[in-house]
Amino acid sequence: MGCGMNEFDLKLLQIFAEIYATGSVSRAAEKLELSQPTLSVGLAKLRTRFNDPLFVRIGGGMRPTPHAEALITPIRELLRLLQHTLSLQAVFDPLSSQRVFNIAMTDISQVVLLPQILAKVRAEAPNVRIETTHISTETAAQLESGEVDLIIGYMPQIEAGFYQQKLFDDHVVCLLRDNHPRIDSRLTLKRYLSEAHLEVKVAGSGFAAVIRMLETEAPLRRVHLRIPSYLGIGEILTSSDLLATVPRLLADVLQRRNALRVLPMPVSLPSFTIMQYWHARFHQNPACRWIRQSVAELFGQQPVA
DNA sequence: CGGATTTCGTGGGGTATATG
DNA sequence: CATATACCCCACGAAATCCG
Repeated sequence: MGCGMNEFDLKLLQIFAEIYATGSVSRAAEKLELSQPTLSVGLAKLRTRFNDPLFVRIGGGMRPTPHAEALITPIRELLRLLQHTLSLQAVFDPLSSQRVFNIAMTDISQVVLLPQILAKVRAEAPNVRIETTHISTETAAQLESGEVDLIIGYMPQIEAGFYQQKLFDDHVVCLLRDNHPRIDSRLTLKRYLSEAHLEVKVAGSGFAAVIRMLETEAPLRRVHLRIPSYLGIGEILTSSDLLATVPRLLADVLQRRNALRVLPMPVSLPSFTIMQYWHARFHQNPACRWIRQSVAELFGQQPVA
């Protein structure tokens, strides 16, 4: 292969931008999901093509040379433009697409929403794949970069610059075992407070705000078990007398599979709205529009039965 | 003779390892 | 410890070869 510019590999531009961003060949490799030597070789090619070392080791990191500094802005422009152009031209065909959609959601949504999303996607787009990630502090940045296509959840703290669409309202209920020794179909505040509670503490969830409100409404609640995930609470509740305060949607699903009872809360708490969020950059992207449309059709407005 | 299949060369990417 | 090099493997495209 010759050295003409007409044979320039676009991937090298990504490598350049990522090394610049991370200041490290190894970390850039991780980000691009390539091996470190691959980036090292890529960097070597860039060096010969541009006739400049581009990055030099200073202390712990790879610092850009003046020439690299001059290149980074136009290269970023190019990548951005390229990505934008390609996404605009792409027509999304569900039947043939092999796209991977990355959706950020809570573990609650994984239990109550994901199965329906998966079923619909499998039916309409057999080769499309779904990956989910947990909502974290990085999720907003991932939404902007395109690593995550969609967030589904309750995130009142999300900043401006993101599109959002309401899906449905939900509220908290009390979940406890069937045949609870002290509670039948009625739950008074006094009873609620006198029982031991299970609390799930999920960082970064908007639902945490509702739980904090509960703390002001029912400050004397005794939390005997605190766990970081909703994953096993069905088992725990059926084998204990603990009370859990959870979204109604989750309660319904768990009740179907376990000997559990759902009771209305003895104090009134605000309902919350499950939304989907996406970034302006992907507002027009046909593939993203399709997945958003699918989610909206499944969960829009109507509470899920 | 033409289309299909095999072979061969090239390049990208990986692992192991040297090197600074 | 992070980057660079050596070496190997695999995928892909083009040329060569094989049949109906």
